Amino acid sequence: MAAESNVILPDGTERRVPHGTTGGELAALIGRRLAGAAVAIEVDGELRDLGRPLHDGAKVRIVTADTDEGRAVLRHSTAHVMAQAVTRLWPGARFAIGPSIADGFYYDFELPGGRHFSDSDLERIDAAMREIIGEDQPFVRDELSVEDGLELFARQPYKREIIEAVASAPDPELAGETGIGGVTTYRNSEEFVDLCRGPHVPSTARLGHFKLMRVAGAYWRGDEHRPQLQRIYGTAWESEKALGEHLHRLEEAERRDHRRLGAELDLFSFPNEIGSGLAVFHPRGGMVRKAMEDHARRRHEEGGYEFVYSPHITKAELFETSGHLQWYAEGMFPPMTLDEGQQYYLKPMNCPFHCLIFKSRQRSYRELPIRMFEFGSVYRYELSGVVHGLTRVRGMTQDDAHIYCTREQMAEEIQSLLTFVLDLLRDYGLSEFYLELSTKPEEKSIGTDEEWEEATEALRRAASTMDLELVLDEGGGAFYAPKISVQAKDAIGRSWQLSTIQVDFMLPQRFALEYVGDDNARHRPVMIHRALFGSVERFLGVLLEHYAGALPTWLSPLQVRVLPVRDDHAPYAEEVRSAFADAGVRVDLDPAKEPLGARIRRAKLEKLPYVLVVGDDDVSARTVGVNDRGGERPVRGVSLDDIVARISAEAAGPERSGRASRP
RNA sequence: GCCUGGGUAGCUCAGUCGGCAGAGCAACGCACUCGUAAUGCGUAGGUCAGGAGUUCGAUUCUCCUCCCAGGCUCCA
Repeated sequence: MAAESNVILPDGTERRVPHGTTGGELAALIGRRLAGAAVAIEVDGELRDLGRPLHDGAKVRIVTADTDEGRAVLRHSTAHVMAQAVTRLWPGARFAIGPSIADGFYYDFELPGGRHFSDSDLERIDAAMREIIGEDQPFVRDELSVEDGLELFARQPYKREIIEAVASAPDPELAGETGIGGVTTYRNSEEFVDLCRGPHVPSTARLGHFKLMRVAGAYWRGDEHRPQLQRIYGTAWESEKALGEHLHRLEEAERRDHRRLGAELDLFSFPNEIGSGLAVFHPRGGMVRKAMEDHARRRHEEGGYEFVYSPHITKAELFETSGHLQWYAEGMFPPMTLDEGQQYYLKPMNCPFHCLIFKSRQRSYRELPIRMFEFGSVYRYELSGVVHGLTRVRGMTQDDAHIYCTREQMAEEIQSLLTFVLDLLRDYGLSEFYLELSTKPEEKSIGTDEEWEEATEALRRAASTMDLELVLDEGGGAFYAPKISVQAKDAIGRSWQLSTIQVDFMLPQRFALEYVGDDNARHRPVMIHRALFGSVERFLGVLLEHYAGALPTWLSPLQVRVLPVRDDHAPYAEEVRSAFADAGVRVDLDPAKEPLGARIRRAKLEKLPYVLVVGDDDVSARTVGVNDRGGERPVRGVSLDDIVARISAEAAGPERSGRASRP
């Protein structure tokens, strides 16, 4: 047995260490600071505890707490401490799973006697956790056989289920909880041992920068037919500073919450009298919508779309034909029965209507592709627990279009559509995107595998030419079609699913759509579904959060406010106001009833793009003092003509697109 | 739909161990006429989400319903 081993460091250099040296000891040999920051070690590509000895020839990398991997270890270990705290406070509690997640961790519990956590329990759990951390308990790893594991967790049915599930069919999601091929456990003390693959920090003393966030219900293994467990979410970081920064980011997100901004800026509301998930748009919100819709209409006109309209209700038969009643009846408002038993439904989708427009007369290949666009209002019965501001509603307006084309045209259509989508989203100031390809769902689907394969391939090929990251969403498609969705990142790095593009062979079949080809035979068209905003309401919500309410000038409900310094400046202020109004700018005037500072403050809170102050100097020189939203200090003495020209250009919105308009 | 928490003036929130309901901002009125983020004074504003129960008495305690938030499930 050699007295020394070789380990290979990430930069390729080898280091001789005494045989049996552990990861933690290696870190200490390299440097004190590294040893202090280390939480785990990667050995030959696998994360391990610092306490495990290194073998000869091991390729190693010390994992420090301030990396994503390191934080995951901290969080997972903190979840164990939370579980231990819960056993202290509720002996006999059962444990399910407790993984690290983005920004934190959670652990699912079942308390004895069907008891539930309340918010105030979080404080007690927090206190018990800090005690355990203060006790400097080691995380001691052990490997057991499946039989011994089942024995050890005899009183933990969820743990036994995990062990049995992984033993029979390795499930990557659960394997993280137990290890593959056997059972690994971590013991902190006689009081607490948990099933876990690891790795963990060497001791609980290594933890402490955490905060328990909230209590929630969560179904065991995500299945609403299984027991509902009590989940506690927490966040944990490598330092008090990092924790503080995270909490600050949460506050920032709250400040940008579109529901708060919607009320503060008087854009929209959700009156209880109307019902959950049903918004009304106030004049200012209505103006923003109008600006969005006008712009979208212009772009679609340039893009060769034709405008169609369809009613909000229809006989049941239409959705029987489309298949929606079969698949989504639960998500639709219940029918109203009229005219001797005829059932009518509020529409959850626009596509069947567009199919009927296609079918209204015989179609020739010469007409294709036909691109029908509609701002279609749809109604979906969302469960009461899921409605959320403008992003998840029961009534919304889709910027919906359906393209009917030949199979040969399909690839090029998708390709140009993707360009069209991204150009449009860029008009709204979004610039970071990735694409997601959702494939055939395992359970709910219609059509043959060949058709699904062809449609999916067409989407995949188009997506791969876009020079954007493409993520696979296995089984995430709709029952009738695969889809590409465009995900956009907002100003604080959150991703939103916006546009979707679906290639659909099924609905043309169900509606028996046909066109006459150049061979004088009848053919079935392909249908492409697409919505770019998703819904106008939701997209407005996303934009509000992206811009923190400070919408670009062209989208702002009010673009300019004129403030006379004193009453006797009012005539000139009115002249300034009407100069902007004549130039098509949305402008108002706040008279000198209050001190200037108060009026400036109010305009700032309303997030107006431009506040123009006019006083003695301006009246004589025909100038204004310009206070723009981004600027630190006002600019005095700007010529009226110049500022009207500048702001009206900005207010007109994105340039007309350079793309050739299509027939 | 399920779990946890919540609903007091238009908004943000105090408060009531069961005994006439409070503040700031906003609104309205009067005065102030002012050069870049809050002028002063005054007035009005509430079925304490709704209903039932316990009680001499309920905004407060109990139950039910509605709504909201955060999760879970769902999301064509």
